[in-house]
Amino acid sequence: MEKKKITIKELAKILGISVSTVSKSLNDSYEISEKTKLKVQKAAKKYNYKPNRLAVNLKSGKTKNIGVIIPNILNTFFTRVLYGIERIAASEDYNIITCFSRESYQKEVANIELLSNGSVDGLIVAIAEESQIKDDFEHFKEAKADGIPMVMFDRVTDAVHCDKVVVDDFNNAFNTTKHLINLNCKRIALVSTIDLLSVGKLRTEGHKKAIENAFNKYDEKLVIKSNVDNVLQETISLLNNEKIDGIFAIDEDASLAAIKAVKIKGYQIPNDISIIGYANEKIAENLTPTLTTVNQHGITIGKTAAKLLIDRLKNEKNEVVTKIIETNIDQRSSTKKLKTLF
Amino acid sequence: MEKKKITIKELAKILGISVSTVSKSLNDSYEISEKTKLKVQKAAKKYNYKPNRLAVNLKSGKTKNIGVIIPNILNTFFTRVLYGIERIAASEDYNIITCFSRESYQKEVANIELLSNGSVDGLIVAIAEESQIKDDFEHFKEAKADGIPMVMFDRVTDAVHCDKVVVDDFNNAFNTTKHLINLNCKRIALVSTIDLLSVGKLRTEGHKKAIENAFNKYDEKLVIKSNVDNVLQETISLLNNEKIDGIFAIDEDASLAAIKAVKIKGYQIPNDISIIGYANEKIAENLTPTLTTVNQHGITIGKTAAKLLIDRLKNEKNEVVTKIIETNIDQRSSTKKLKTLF
DNA sequence: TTGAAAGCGCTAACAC
DNA sequence: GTGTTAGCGCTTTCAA
Repeated sequence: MEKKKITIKELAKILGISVSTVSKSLNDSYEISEKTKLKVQKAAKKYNYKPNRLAVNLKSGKTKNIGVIIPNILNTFFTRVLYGIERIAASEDYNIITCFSRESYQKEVANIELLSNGSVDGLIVAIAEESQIKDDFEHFKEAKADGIPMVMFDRVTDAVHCDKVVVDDFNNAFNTTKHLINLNCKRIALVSTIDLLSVGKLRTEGHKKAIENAFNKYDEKLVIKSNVDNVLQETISLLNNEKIDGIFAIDEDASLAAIKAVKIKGYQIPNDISIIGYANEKIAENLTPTLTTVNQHGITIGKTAAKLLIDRLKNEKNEVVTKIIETNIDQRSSTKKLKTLF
Repeated sequence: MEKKKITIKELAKILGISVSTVSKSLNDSYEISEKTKLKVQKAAKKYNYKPNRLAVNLKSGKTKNIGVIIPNILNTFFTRVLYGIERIAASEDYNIITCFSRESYQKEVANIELLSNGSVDGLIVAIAEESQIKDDFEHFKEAKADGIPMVMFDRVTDAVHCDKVVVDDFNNAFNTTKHLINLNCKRIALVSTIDLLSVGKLRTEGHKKAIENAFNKYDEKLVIKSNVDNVLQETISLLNNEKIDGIFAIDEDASLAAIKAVKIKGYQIPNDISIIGYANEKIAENLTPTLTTVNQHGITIGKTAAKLLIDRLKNEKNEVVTKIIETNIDQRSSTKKLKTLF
């Protein structure tokens, strides 16, 4: 039942020829006669020979593995990115080794440590929340210094000099808020549970600029910087205190909370309040009403990151690039042009 | 900038001592004097030495990697399982190498092929839909024959003799339907988009038995075996033709379609029709009304599978086990006890 | 307490 | 066309 794995050496002994002949035959070398090749390949099949990847890798100095470090696999955005990465990786015969930092600085350091021990040829990373808060990216720099190519996506930092794939969060948020303004919204709230992340800050800034551009003033009272546990309550409070006709929720939890809060207060979406949020399609399409969202194109981000990395693995190019992925607004039923009095 | 990775040999040369002394010092061997150890360890830190994992693995014959093959990472059930696996793996210092079969037989064979080349110490797998349809599991048997420990979860087969982690789909479905019956539902439909999967068949059978037990007859007309693209339309048709007061939707797509169909037909949930479905929490809680679901405990399944595998990796035990994970019904607003005329 | 050398499984330069 | 051998980076036995 438990056939042991057979090695080239054993195969050679069985066939009464040398290891190198076996190796070359298996690799279809031009040096070997067709007859021998055939004999060897037949035997290999018979004994179910498979080259030991570890040995091949050690020899070649390559692993054909890509390390991916993701803050939270339960977040569908990241799973979509992962999906994209895998599509490209698989097509180029790379395996992916996935680690989850669970937003922890410690875990992230450990992950990097582990993967840079020669387990992978390169790294694709989104920075953990805690690392962003601590503003500590030394572990990434070390990995880079060790000569491990790295591409960062979504959660990136200027502190590390490497390829990056990002969304233009500032401008997207700017445009999204402008979209709401064009719908004739006058009092637009922003709801966030990710203000500790760079992307959260950027989106908030973009929103701010759009508001200032349009109305020449920016009311901090309409901006909720909260967390998963409190966001619903805080949004309800806002609705209690202020007249609102538009909400821009800049992450999934904020979006879900915003909808709930508006319903609880008995307002109509989109007749009283238009909402644009962030959420994956399956959720957005099954909410009532369906939610107009900013589509982040996670799969595209993943594919782009993987391409970038594999490209770098293949060619020794030097210029570092930052790719910006375009987003767009997926129009659904939570937004509507308000009648304006003129 | 690009420090090359330093090896034991180089370290030895720098220090003017032998490789073996360096190796032993690094591994804190009792054979080496404290003084030398200290010297070596200091130098190792200075030159940022890290053992080459490939070499260590080749030497030890272990990889400390667990291979995971998942049919579809975009399915939240599987991402939850993956999360559970990673939690345990990380705590035991195992890396996970994740492959996606994307429900394809071909891809699954390739994945197995790849991973059983010595990349991993063991495998955790859920079978691809296509393989289940083809009823072809030879690739798993080969991997087993190669001596690679394997645990299957959720999508399993009797054809392969290995550890398994499953949910008792038959009995759960039986109990779920009974739950609907206890709510006084008399005409209960079943909606499925996974009839090609073993789990789908089991759930359908469990449902059938519950219906037969209660009513002494089973109406095939109330059973929709469809696919993602057509399920909504077929459910609407059913609602057009039959009087229904309960729906058991045995997968996420079916659940979403069932709710939509009922709403489109203008029936009230749960007043006219009670629905129990399968969906992850985030979705279930944000539907209108919130959806009563069968909770599959994906994370627990993942954790259990990982524990089983690591256990087997550590101890050379022989008996194969099948762990059954208990499910439960998460009560939400899509079900309600109907008033009964008596 | 330290070092030389073999060997994990494989490839490839170089001999024959 | 085939074989010998060195070596990838590491651990470990055995000798010094």
